[in-house]
Amino acid sequence: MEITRFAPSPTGHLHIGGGRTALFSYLFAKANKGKFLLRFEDTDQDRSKGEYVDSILNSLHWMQIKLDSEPVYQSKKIVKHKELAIELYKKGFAYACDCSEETLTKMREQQVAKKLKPKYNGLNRNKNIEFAEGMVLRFKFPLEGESKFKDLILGDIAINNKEFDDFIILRSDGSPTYNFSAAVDDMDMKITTVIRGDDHITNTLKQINVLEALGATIPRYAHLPMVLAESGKRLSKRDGAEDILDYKKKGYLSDALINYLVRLGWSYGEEEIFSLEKLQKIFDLSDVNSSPSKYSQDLLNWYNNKYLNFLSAEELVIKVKENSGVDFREIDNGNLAISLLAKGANSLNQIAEDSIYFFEEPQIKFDALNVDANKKILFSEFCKQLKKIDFEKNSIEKYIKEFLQANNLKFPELGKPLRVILTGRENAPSISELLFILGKETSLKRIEYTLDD
RNA sequence: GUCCCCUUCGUCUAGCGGUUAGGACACCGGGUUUUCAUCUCGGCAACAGGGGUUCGAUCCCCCUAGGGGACGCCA
Repeated sequence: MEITRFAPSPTGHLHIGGGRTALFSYLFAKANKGKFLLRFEDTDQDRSKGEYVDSILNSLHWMQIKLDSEPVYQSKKIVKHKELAIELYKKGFAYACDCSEETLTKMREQQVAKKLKPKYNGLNRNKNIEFAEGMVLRFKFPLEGESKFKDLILGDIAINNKEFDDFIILRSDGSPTYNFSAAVDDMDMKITTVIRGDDHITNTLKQINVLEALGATIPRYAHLPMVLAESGKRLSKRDGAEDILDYKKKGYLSDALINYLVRLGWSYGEEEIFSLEKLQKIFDLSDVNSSPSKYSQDLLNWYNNKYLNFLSAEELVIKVKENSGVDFREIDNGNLAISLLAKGANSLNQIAEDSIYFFEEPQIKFDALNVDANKKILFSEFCKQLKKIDFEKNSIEKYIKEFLQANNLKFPELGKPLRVILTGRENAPSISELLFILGKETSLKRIEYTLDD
């Protein structure tokens, strides 16, 4: 059975890139009827925070990503990992090193000056220093040959072992380092496929060597190409990509975000719309693109608009209320109003923002209309006749049409000012729809307010 | 600097040796009872460059260029 995992470090909120990684990992597990696990890599005592653990959990929950067992906290396994590191040392896969920070810094500076890749030069590798508290343990990385693996997305990847150094697996304070702990935990959790960003490729090679020293089976690996900001640079808030929960706050639907995110790198023929349910059946790593992609706010908005319109009026009412407090149940024809607004909206928030004129009188005076004063009589006439008609959609449309003809007017001459009178703004849904939803009484009230001196 | 990954319309992508290189977003234009709305129809627009391999390269190989990433007692 496939077992995947998402392994964030709780040093910040779940970012859109991390969300995508989690999603891909989750979908791969589900499509293979496997399990998806979560592991917090919280061994950095200074930077890891409980609030971020909660925030990440909330983000995953909102994204409808369910865990198949309780999250694993790496910090709780520090002692065990330390023991294992010492075991590797005893078996000769690691050695003790007492180089000071100054020594290491100087070493690096010299290497950089010589335009070499900065790395530990193996000074203590063959000194057989006996390990004592306060020393670090370094992994004896193979000196010759190359390390390689077959990536599920990128294909064969091989790097000469000379490119690696004897990285530290146990710090001088006795705590294990990332590359060691991650490898051990993947082994312990029986992870079959590791899915993560391609910035981990070199880590993968290190971890594979650790796993081999440990005598563990090597999982398969899939490295996802990065998501870049719209600018093409590394993703950052500045470029519009934010934390997952910010999208929730701004009124994005998780289904829309999921659909958008999954299409960042993954595709399925020419289909664009996928339900989570379907993704859980058809997702496959072989359909993941090997090149990096850029975040696109436009595309996300398009998806959100789509999903907004997949919802029923009742569902929209509930979601808008939850999200911004605006309650369409308070107004007449609330369901019609919210559906109308959803047609052109990119978010729940936008629906709420655009809805003001359904809740409050725009109170537009004729002078503010920027229309010839002599047109006023025309509006009076329009208003007078409007009173008499049956307030049904068809009859409203018919009446407007006839009124325009009778007075030899073009639609904008009546429509533009009328839209402002009715809504207080120039961009709003169609006039007849508005009149109908607002109702005869309210519509007339607004027009009369405008005409009244 | 060294090493690794990547390169099809502006963007997300389809393509897996022979296609008028397809779709979607964005954009532009037309239509709709003439909104910077909706809906609808249509249009613009790409194989980074150079070498090979091959009867034939978007597709396979190499080089160059460009972009991204990794080089911590962070994860």
